[in-house]
Parts: sequence; structure tokens; C-alpha cells
Amino acid sequence: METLGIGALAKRGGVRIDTVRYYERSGLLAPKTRLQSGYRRYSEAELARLRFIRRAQALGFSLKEIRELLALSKGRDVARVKRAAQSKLADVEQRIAALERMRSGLAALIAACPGHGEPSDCPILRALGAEGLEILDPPAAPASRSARP
Amino acid sequence: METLGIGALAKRGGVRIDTVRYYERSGLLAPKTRLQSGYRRYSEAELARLRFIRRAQALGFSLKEIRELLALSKGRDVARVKRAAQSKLADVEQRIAALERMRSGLAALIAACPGHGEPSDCPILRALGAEGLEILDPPAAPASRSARP
DNA sequence: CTTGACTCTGGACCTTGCTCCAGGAGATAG
DNA sequence: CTATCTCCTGGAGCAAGGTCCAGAGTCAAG
Repeated sequence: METLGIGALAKRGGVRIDTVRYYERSGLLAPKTRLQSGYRRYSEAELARLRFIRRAQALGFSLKEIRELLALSKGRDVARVKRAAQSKLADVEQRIAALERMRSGLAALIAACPGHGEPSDCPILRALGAEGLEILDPPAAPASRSARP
Repeated sequence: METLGIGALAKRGGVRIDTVRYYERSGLLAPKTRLQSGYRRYSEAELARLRFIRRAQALGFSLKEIRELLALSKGRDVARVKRAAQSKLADVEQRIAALERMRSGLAALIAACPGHGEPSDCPILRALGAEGLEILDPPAAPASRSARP
């Protein structure tokens, strides 16, 4: 079976070698085996895992959250796994909703801006000025973790 | 006219006092005036600005990006302001699209998971296992900043 | 006036997520 | 056998975004 050295893994995963070792230190990605010399050896499964890590990260998950996601695969409690996935989903949906609010706010400002003329006629500038900032994000979620966490 | 001390501003903005000072150092939020003693004094406008910063941040904008957004209000070139807003909009839309891909991936896994029984019957565990991780994020965007930035 | 709450400055320290050495040893081609 | 890679470990350094602290001055109420 094909195995990869750390360099090949890093290249195919689109990260630096140091990043692979960093992920290992962080408990995210262990080599399948080691040579007697200590050299790390990886299989395609580790490559898939590495790619998963990168994609999840690109979607805004922290390494800690990714560790949790990956830890699910060790679990034997299917119900718990499902619940964890559902909570991640809720998380993603909240982010989407918040971004959609900002999107419509921005779109409205852009549509209303003539793109020329007096700064005082530009709704974008007026919105950024002082009041009216709520346009970009109407009061929706109650301020969570406010003062002391 | 009502003015606020830094403590009141921080409280109403849902941040720590040090954070307010940090934002000031970072060029995001200056006090309206200072007392002879050096005490900072803020008005409602600064409170609105602080809240805007927090909301934008919650939506995934970095302080640097927020600084750019806020800098628009200083601009006199309406066309440029409009273009900047449009590029932020495109940004937001990309984030939404990425999150929506993850959302449907997660939703599909959850729907297919019985929530009980053998771990080997759980598609979530199988997807996290090795192959099939693409379910969570089909190859779409070409890997940007891969090796050297 | 005294007390207690508030604020000031400047700088150290923390967490995340990498990134880069240094010094030394294993692997591989010619 | 000898270059020339590649890899090893351990630790330092970096940027972002805060957070905390010391020592000292200020404000407001009683």
C-alpha cells in the first residue's frame, strides 16, 4: 500500500510541513506509523483527514471545533454523534442568517447610492456616519457573552 | 448633551474597558473629547460605532476590514465608496455560499443517520471516517493561497 | 474633607494558528 | 562512498485580538 512522507502529504494537502506537525501536536492528525528512524508515514486516510481539516477551517471552524467534529468518529454512541452534528448545523445556520442580514443591508445601501454627486447624497456614507448603523444589522440576537465570560 | 465615560461606554457596548482602549490604539474608535484630566468622553455616536464594530466582527470581519469599512465615511469619492461596498458585498456572498455548502452537507448526513443502532450504519461516522469527506464540501473553489502566500 | 469608584498610561502576557530556525541524522542517486 | 534530499526534535517568533496589572491621579457623594 502506498504511503506518504510528511512532505508529500503536506504538498497534496496544500499545507506546509510545519503545519502538519503542528496539527499532530494539536491532536488533529497522527501519522499512520513511523519508520524505525522516526520518519512519519501517512496513508490516503490521513490525507483525507487533512483535507477535511482544511475545508472545515475555511468554513470558519476553529481547530478546537474540528477536533470535536473528528472526535465523533471515535464515538460509539450514535445518538450523541447525531446531536453533535445537529448542533454544528444550527451553528452554521446562525452564521448564515447573520451574514444574510448584512447582505441585505449592504445591498440596500448600494442600490440607493447614485455612485456620483455629493457625499451627502450617498446613503452608504450617511449610514456609516453615526446613527442608522443598525441598517447593517438590525437588533436580533440578544447580546450573549457580554461582560465576564 | 449626555456624554459617557469609558466605563459606561464599554458596558453599553458589551465590551471590556481595555477593549475600548485597544480599539482606540487600533484607530477604530476615538473619544469625542477628553477632559482636562485626560478622561475620555464619548457620545451616542461613538456608542453606535462601537456596536457596529462588534456586529461586523461577529460576522467575521477582521478589525482591519472594519477599519476600512469605517474609513469609507471619511471618503469624498462617492464612486469609490460604492465600489468598496460592492466588494464587501461580494465577500459576504462568498462566505454565505461556503456556509451553505456545509449546511447542506451536514443536513444530508443528519437526515440519513438513524440516530441509533450500529455505528457502522451511521453515515456521519462513515463520512468522518476516511473517504467521503467531500460530502461536507465538494471540490468547488480552487485552493487559493496554498503554499507560499 | 474623606472615601470609594473610576480612569490614566505603559507595558507585560495570553491564545490561536501557524512559521521558521538550528543541529543532527536517515534516505537515495550516481 | 558521497552528495543531496528529506526528515527529526525542540524551541523561538509572529500577527491578531484581547486582557491584566501597577502606580498614580480624578470624581462624586456624604
